[in-house]
Amino acid sequence: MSQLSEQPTEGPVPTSADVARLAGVSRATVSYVLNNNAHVRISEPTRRRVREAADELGYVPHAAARTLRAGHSRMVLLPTGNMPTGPLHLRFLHELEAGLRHLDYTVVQYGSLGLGADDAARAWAELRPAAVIVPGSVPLAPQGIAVLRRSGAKAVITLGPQPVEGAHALIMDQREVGGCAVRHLLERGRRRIGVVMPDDPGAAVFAAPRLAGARAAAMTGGGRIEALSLRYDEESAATLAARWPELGLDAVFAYDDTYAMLLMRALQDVGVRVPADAAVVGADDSMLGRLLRPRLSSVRMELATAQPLADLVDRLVRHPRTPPERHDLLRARPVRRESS
Amino acid sequence: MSQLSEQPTEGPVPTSADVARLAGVSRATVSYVLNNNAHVRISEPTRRRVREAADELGYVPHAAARTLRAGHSRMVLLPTGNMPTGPLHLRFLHELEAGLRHLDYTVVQYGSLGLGADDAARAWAELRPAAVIVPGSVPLAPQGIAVLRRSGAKAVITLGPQPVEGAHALIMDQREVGGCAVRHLLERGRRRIGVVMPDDPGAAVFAAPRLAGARAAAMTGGGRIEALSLRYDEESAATLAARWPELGLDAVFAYDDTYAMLLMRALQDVGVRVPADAAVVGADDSMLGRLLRPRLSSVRMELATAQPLADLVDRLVRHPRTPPERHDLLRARPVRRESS
DNA sequence: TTGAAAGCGTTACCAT
DNA sequence: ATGGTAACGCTTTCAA
Repeated sequence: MSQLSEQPTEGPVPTSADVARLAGVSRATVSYVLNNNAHVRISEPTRRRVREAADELGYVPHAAARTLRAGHSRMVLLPTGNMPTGPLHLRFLHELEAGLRHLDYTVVQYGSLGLGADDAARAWAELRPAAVIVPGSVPLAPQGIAVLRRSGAKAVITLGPQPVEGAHALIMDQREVGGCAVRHLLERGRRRIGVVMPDDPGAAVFAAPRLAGARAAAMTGGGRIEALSLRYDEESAATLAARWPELGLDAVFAYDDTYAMLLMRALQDVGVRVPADAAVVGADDSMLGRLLRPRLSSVRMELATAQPLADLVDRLVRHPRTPPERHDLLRARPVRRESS
Repeated sequence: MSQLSEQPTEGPVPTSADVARLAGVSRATVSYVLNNNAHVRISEPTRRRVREAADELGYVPHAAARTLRAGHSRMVLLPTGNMPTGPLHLRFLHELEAGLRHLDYTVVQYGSLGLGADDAARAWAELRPAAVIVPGSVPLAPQGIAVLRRSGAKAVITLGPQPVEGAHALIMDQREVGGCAVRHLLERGRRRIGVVMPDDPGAAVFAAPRLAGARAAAMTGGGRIEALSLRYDEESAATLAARWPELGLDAVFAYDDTYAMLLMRALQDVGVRVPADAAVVGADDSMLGRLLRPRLSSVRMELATAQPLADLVDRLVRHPRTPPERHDLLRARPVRRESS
């Protein structure tokens, strides 16, 4: 219990000099003690006095000053835009954060929605992060990478469906998802396969590669792919469902489980039978799918564990000249239920 | 186009001194030009030379150095733990970020999952933020508030269901949600009302106040409330559904739409009719509810627009001694469909 | 074992 | 109109 807790109001912020004064030692000694500097031996009583003084004043070191002096920070910057918000990605993010924190990095997310690629890169660079991990949903031009590197970032890493020239890449290859869904449908004997393309700029980053993967799989397996634009509302779904007979399709990969639910309901409402007239496959393998009737077939995605990636980031920070690496994080496999 | 773009590799980070040297002026002049300092008149040719030099070097100012010099940062820190991930909260967050950015703050999220209240506050304080906005899902003790204030934070603001002593509070009063649902059910003639309590630590922050609000509404309106623990899986839902007859309830507020879907499916699977035997109300008014059969009644939540809150934060930063304020952000209103 | 001092990048004050 | 200089808080080398 500090007796100073009654004056948490205005006042100068305590510095290491204040701690030194109170403990009756020099600032250097304070630094040695508080950082457990192994290269110097400080007597136990002194250490105690310093720690007590720091406690009493509520001293907290000033990260900016430390960074300035050290010439580099230990901040890992994670720009965020329209991140996927599913539990899979969320858990991955938390794991990555925890892993990096464990390696003594300060992980910080920077909301970059609405910033252009150049402004954003500049804003990130001002913070002089040791590393930047840029999700695919956030614009990043090669020029941005250059700005970051010139500002001292030891590693620039992209995280998303596609790599960006000049940066390391943690790849979540969404083509796998589309490919997986289509191969599954081909196996089930379907040939004329629709692929839902959400009419939503946030989903576009994922939708395009999923479609590409679907196309590739169809090419190999002898199917035909038709892209189907769909907004996330009942009206749009009803319109699409009404067109179903004339489309001449026998299956649809619905982008994800939520779009699948939307579309399946609309299909059923106009009398299209699932899966008899239309096999439906979603993606995410969410609880949702298990609760629908018929139960929704889906594509289950698995992300690599994040700890090795935290180690990877650390390695790249310590060896900044490592040539760009690619790491595949995403695995997809079909989960058949009743809708296909 | 800078011709230096071919060497984005290692090398010293350009400083304002480098810009000054290249432009043939002093560091002070560089600072004046780049910050558009109005208190000093610089000739147009000089300005151009400085800007060109900065461009050519890819100079980006060093936020830490600026902070150190200024004695305060313009960083707003937003610790994150288990935030709600719904579109409502997400949009609110993005709006708040954009609003603060517009006021020239640097908004940064700090993943604090797994940190204790004290460690977390300390970690935040090291960054010397101008303001900290702490969601209810992140632990914050009064002691943490003191640490932050002593480290120079001009404003400590909580954002969540309940206020914390000594901090400003942006309140999303979840009691309103439970109350709204129960009042709706009472109006529909139901009296014995179950309230789903998710068996999930992440949801606990919201579940408890929703239950409290439900209880209060029942007290006023002459109903009986029964808390029903439920895990987010089919087994748990089936167990609860099997017990339904013996519970003697005629309605249930299911915490949110996803739990409502889970429970409704389980009830229907054991032959409990919705809404005849059990009225069901969710919350969030998501697309989900419109797609279920019967269509799910829900509680629609509306959050205040974030721009005024950005202004509020700015005001608190500029007047740090303002006594703690409370602001209510959440409004709830029932959306009746077919399940109640 | 401890202290004095320099220097990180920036800006504001005071000269010129 | 522009330049020199000191200071912000911290760490580290060198000296005592």
